[in-house]
Amino acid sequence: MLDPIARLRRFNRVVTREIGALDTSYLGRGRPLGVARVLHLVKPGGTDVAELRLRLGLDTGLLSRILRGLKNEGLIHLATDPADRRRRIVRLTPEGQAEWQIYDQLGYAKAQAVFDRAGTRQQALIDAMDLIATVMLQDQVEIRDADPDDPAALACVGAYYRLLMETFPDFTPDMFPLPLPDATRCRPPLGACLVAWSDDLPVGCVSLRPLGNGVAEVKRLWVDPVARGQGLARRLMRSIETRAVAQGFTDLRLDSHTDLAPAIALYRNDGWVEIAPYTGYPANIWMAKRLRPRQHFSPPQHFR
Amino acid sequence: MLDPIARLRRFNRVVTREIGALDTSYLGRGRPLGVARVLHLVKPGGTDVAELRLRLGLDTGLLSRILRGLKNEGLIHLATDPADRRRRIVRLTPEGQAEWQIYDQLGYAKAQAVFDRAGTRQQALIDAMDLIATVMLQDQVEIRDADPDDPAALACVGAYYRLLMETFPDFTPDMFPLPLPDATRCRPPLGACLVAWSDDLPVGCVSLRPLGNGVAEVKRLWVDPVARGQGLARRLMRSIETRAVAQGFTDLRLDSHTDLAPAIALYRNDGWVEIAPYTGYPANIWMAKRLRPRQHFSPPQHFR
DNA sequence: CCTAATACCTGACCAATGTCAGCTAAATTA
DNA sequence: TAATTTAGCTGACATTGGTCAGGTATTAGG
Repeated sequence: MLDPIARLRRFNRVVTREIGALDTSYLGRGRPLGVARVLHLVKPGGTDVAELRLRLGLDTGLLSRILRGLKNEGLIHLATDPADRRRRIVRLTPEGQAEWQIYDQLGYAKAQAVFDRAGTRQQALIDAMDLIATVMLQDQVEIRDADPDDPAALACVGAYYRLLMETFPDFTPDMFPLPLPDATRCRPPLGACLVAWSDDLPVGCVSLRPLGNGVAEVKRLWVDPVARGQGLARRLMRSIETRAVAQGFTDLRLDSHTDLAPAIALYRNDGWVEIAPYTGYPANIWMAKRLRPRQHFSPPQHFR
Repeated sequence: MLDPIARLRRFNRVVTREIGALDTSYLGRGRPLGVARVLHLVKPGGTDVAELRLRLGLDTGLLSRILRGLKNEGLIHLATDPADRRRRIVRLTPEGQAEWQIYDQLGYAKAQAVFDRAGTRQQALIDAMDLIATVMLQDQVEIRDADPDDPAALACVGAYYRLLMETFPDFTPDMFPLPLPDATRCRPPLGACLVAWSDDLPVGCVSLRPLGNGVAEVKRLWVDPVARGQGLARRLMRSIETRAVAQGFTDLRLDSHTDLAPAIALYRNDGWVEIAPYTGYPANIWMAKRLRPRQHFSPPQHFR
């Protein structure tokens, strides 16, 4: 049992059993598992049928049948999507919401039991789970706009500040107020705030803040340790640059610290050049990048 | 998504999908998944039916049916266990072995693909998987006798030596020869070697070595980091003490180092007392425990 | 020796799941 | 406008996995 593959298989076996047990907690409500899972996947605002099918990997026929059953039970109702009237949106009725709550609590209790067993190693267990899930989802990380005051964005920024405080012992919590005092400037149309998502876990962020005169500043680039080594920082930088172009900026700035070597290397590699100081302590390196407006070229036909 | 429970659920969702994909790699050989899993769980030396049932959590009837099917396909044959003729042992026929190999390779390839995606974080991924599997199996850790030259025992001892070298920088690899020079003395009837198993991962060990005159020495107590915090070290110590009593020893000794504080605390707590040095460098603390022969008491009837 | 428990087999049954061809309605494209 | 594609529904069917009552052979306990 020294072989990694054998260990993955052990993980496999154990987790299949255990996760199965977590799932079967949904039983005992007189409904088969598949039905319960579908019901529990309907979001408060309603979910469209295609999304359910995608997330559960079900055949149209099967899902249709399940939905019909739930409808007959009076737990959901189906409405056509006004935007595309072929599509249908599933919504919970009040009775459906009550059932949903019950399933939610059942799952919660089971999950709690798993953590209880971990004893002192809860944090380690959570980290391990995040790592595995993130590795398995790594080609599905999505970068989306976020409000600077959104909990996910704040969680990222908070983690970033914690990282800074670990790296630079003379940084103190009061240097990092949350919520952000510059939230308004980091929100469109003035600036931007992007968050990278792995499923529903935020694993990275970056913000853009106007300095005036067509110049903007890139701030708070952060990638969760569980998501490192996948080029996510680069993706975030590219995204924020594209966004800056779209918002009409012509030049970018950033300040950083030479102790953060991998970040500096990334910037240089991406065309940033060192410039004279434009901020003070604690930064010790300042960089800039000239943006080129998007070129409207028409690719030859065979490029599609 | 800051909530641990939500993160467990994410893990859940992702792993179910991914592990499902790993499993379904067993399909495509014209056999349902359950059947393939059973076939692949049969060990080269043969596996008894009860073990299959236990590991897959199947009903007797279902497993029986599956085995009948495999037998009709000519992949296995069933023999009665000579030790207990109610039990039956499943063995692969040559054709069965060929099929087994194919499944093994399919699984191997899929597993390899998972690790490939992990890139530089393979070791972290393996550690995370071990941790999760071990937490989930924590009340199922079994302590069994092992031969000191068995690969599992050597793996544990090797990990123990690595731990020592990390803790004490002046220790060098040549101080720890493998295989063990004292293997014979650590093997019954002279001594003992115990290994703790979590499923098929060895997660701890301890050895017993005779010193003569009814005295034995406890050596190489080690618990894998993924299995710490569950009282496994104590279980190993208790097991080795029971074993020492059974083998007729009346006194135990051990040498250790005060830098290994938790271990020393454990020994003290378990009735070990400090004694005068009986070995030299690198030890700096020596302890002993007087064993009380097993008491043959008959519990009152209602104790069952 | 008799009784109880254990290990496994057998056949019957059922619910859940998956698959498929064919259908309607709406949207998209040419 | 007609043809094609997309989203979803329906009914029929097969397979799978799971359960159960009842059976045999063997072992364990008193």
